[in-house]
Amino acid sequence: MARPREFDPEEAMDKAMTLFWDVGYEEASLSELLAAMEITKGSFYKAFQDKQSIYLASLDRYNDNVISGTVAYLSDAAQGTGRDRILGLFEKVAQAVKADGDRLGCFLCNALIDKAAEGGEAENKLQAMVHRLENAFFKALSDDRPRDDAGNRETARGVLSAYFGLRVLGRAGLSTQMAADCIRQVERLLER
Amino acid sequence: MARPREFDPEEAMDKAMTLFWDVGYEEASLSELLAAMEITKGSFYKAFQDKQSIYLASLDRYNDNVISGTVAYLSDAAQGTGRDRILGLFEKVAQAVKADGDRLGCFLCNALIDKAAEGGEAENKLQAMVHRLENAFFKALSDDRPRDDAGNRETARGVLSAYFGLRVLGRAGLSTQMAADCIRQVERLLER
DNA sequence: ACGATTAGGAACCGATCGGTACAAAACACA
DNA sequence: TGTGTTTTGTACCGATCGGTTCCTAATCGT
Repeated sequence: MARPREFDPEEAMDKAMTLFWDVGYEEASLSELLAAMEITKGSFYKAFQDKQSIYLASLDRYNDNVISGTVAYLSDAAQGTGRDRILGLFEKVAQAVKADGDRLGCFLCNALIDKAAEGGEAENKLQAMVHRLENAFFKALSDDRPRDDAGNRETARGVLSAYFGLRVLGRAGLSTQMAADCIRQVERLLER
Repeated sequence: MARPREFDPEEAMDKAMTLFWDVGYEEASLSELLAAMEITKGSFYKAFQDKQSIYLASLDRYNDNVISGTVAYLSDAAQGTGRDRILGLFEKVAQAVKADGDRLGCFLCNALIDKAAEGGEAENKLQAMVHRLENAFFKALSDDRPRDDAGNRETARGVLSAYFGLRVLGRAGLSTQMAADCIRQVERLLER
């Protein structure tokens, strides 16, 4: 061993992820990245390969931390019925939109729109995350109504698109009332 | 008068709009813009002020052409009931996603995610477009059920978020089946 | 105490960014 | 056929882009 690094790579990655999350790939310049991560170029290129690969790593990190958390919440029976959990998630999203002045939204949703993803490795990662979310909704629905696979799959997809829709509207700065209305409509999807 | 211009400003604007639509503000470099518009720098800066203002003009153009078309379709009684028109719109979106290899999606939706919009004039334009869409859904619903303003407003917002959700999933490259499932869920929102 | 080894930081790289200046080219009008 | 006016293309601008080089600073094992 020799000189130890002066920064926490995990922390730095988190800062990088948040910046990509906030402004997307292109808009996050290397200098902004360095400022956010509080390291200099030397350390950056030593610890991470380049901008592209730290972006991919950020996607993985989001998958491992945020998406996994959401999936866990959706399948946590302690949170109530499947319906309760799904509505709870939407409630949390609405809260986040209301509280979060910066309107981060959902990294997955943002990255899907961000053209930087297209074609390469990123696209596969994103599609995998979309499927994880869809399946999490599906399983939550199946907990309540175990025998209706076809119906639950359909509903899961409807809920998924409502989820992304709410995220988009969040970036538009939707009102509390509008968020509440959107959630009421999700409730109707869960009815029957 | 003197030397006439050799390009059609309307056509050039259309090309610019399509590029912004496709890749967003930052990712559309000036040289890509010039290539797409098939003009050179001199003409560009003479005819349009700068990159920022042609972007704003692109948003206006999208509003005037595409959004207006959508709004007109949603309020065209010749297309059937309000329900028919809304489902028809979703059907068209699904078709576009299936056909369109480039997966343009919806400029409004993309721009909402694109951080370039934030804070300035663009944000107002985007919010105005969101409201136009919401109101168009609302009116279509009101044609079928004239007395339920509160319910229609709520449903309109749910449909709006489903619309954006479908657009996001479109960028993710959703399957025909998935699009069909999403639309079936919109049908359920329109029920009752 | 002393190499070996690694991190940190600054100088530097060519390329490209958005934007300007200006001269040559192409028209209208006289 | 000038002459004035506008468009067009090109050369150029400083700034910044992502990335590399390389020297110095710091800490290890011995």
